[in-house]
Amino acid sequence: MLDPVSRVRRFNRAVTSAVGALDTSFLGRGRPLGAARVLNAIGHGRSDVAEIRDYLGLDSGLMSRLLRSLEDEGLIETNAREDDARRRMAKLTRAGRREFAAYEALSNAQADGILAQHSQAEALLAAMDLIASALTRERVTLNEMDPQGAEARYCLGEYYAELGRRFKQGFDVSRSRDPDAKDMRRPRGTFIVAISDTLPIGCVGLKGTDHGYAEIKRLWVAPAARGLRLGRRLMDATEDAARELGIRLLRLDTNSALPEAGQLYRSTGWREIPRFNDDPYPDLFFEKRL
Amino acid sequence: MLDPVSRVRRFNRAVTSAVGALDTSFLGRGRPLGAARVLNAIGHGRSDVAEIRDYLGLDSGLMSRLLRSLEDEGLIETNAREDDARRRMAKLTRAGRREFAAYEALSNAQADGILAQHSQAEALLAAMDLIASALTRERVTLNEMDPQGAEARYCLGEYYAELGRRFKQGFDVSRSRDPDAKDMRRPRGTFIVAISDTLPIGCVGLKGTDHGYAEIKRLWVAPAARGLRLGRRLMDATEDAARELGIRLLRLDTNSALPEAGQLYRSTGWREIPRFNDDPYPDLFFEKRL
DNA sequence: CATGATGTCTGACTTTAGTCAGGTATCTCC
DNA sequence: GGAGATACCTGACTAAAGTCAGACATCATG
Repeated sequence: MLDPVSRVRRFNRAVTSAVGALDTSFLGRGRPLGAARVLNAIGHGRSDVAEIRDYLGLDSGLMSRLLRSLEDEGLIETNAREDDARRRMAKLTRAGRREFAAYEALSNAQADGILAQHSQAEALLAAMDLIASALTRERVTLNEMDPQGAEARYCLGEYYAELGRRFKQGFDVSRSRDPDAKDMRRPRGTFIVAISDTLPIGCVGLKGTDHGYAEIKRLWVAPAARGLRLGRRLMDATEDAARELGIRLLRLDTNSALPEAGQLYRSTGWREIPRFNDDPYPDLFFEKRL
Repeated sequence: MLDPVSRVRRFNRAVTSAVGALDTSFLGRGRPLGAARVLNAIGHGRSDVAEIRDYLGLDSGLMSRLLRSLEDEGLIETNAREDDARRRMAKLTRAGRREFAAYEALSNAQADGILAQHSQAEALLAAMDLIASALTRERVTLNEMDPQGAEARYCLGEYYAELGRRFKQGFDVSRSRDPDAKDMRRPRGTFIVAISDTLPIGCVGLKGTDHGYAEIKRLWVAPAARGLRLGRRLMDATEDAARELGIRLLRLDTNSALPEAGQLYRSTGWREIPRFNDDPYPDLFFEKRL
């Protein structure tokens, strides 16, 4: 009852029945699950028929029939794609949007129901984030994104909050050398966000300078995604981007209150060097030649 | 992407596909899922046909046919029950045990696969325990059990470990007034373990004394089960048991390093009283008249 | 513009899951 | 020992999901 595998299997049993309950509530709308799934895929923004078929793992004959049944119900309409008349696009009609909203309400109610039972919802959510990240690990994508976009701003907010918790003296961005967003856009640098199924779970910035090197800044991995070696993936991607931009020398600063970061740098070919800036927060400085 | 409901739904998507993958691997053994589920229920020790049917939510006709198909495969045999020849018992044949072991191996491999990907398996397991407890909350059973049985000993071990972490000076059972197991068995007292689908997640002892009162001891709730108001359920059950045993006065001691416990007692009718023993660990003492 | 590849659709089929109405043997209780 | 309840089984049925082959229009390419 206590070995790791039994604990995972207990977890499996628990979530299987919770997931089954959602399916049952979907059936309550009087439509087979297959059709409901297609409708929801379209509602969530997928419109290319082949893509939906692929996403849901359906045979093309079955897919075609499900689309027809949704069309007969007046919930969707399909059109040939303009650039390739063999392919079809599906979109919701007004009635379809209403029906999709009803499914969304069921999903939201189920999610709410789980949270409402629990007096420590934040702990429950953190556990769910952790598991979702672990299970979709291979589907985490690293994307170059605007350092001032919504995803980047979210990551940076979490990053600063965590520094505030971990530094004895707290952390105030305005006292740190806040890199100009321009320095983290191509061609001077870049900003990479790790996304797991819509949720940003990590980031890193590559900041161009005029001193013959570029700096790695703002490396952050969400607590829920720790243990997945995402930090290393982010660093690898940044180094690749730097090489691509013709950068030959990288530097970074960090703090000994973040031991896991220091360990990562040391184990991936970074060399400790003397202080190279006057930022008040860092006390460790590294360099790596590409 | 960041509101609680979206996070729950991201979690749902992640586990749905993981669960689906396990079903698919089960299908790889060339048997429909319905039959596989019945075989596994029997392998896990369920033998009464009506009980299995109930557990899996199957129609009696369907159940009968699934049993027949497993029998035709030579994996199970069924017999009338000795005390009631209408009812049937199913058990695995030698070939059935082999086949069951193969399914177990698939389940274990899936569980292992999830754990192996993660460099911080203990954090992942804790998150799974938390979620499994939250989802099966209404199925947590409170059972009077032997205070020296495996489940009780597990709970007490976790309890002592936690006190060790939370008391500044640590915790050494031998220095505390360790209640005699006899005092926590009927008719002098009792010991209650909360079980969630095989996993013990909380306990409490009622210890009889010869001083005109009984004591509540060893109230513990697993970290994974906090937020479910299990502490209160355990206390209610203990008070019920005490009343049943004719006990009119309850006392307990606790420590201000466990604020959530003190809060629970205060909010459920306990009154703070002066020290009534010389145990070195507690610094708070309560009493409740039933 | 002919050829082969691609994307979708249709018809014919199978498997799985599930429902429902009896039927039979057995049990409980008067 | 008979009446009614209970547990399981069987036959007949339906719905849903999925498979497969071939048809058809459209596209890319030489």
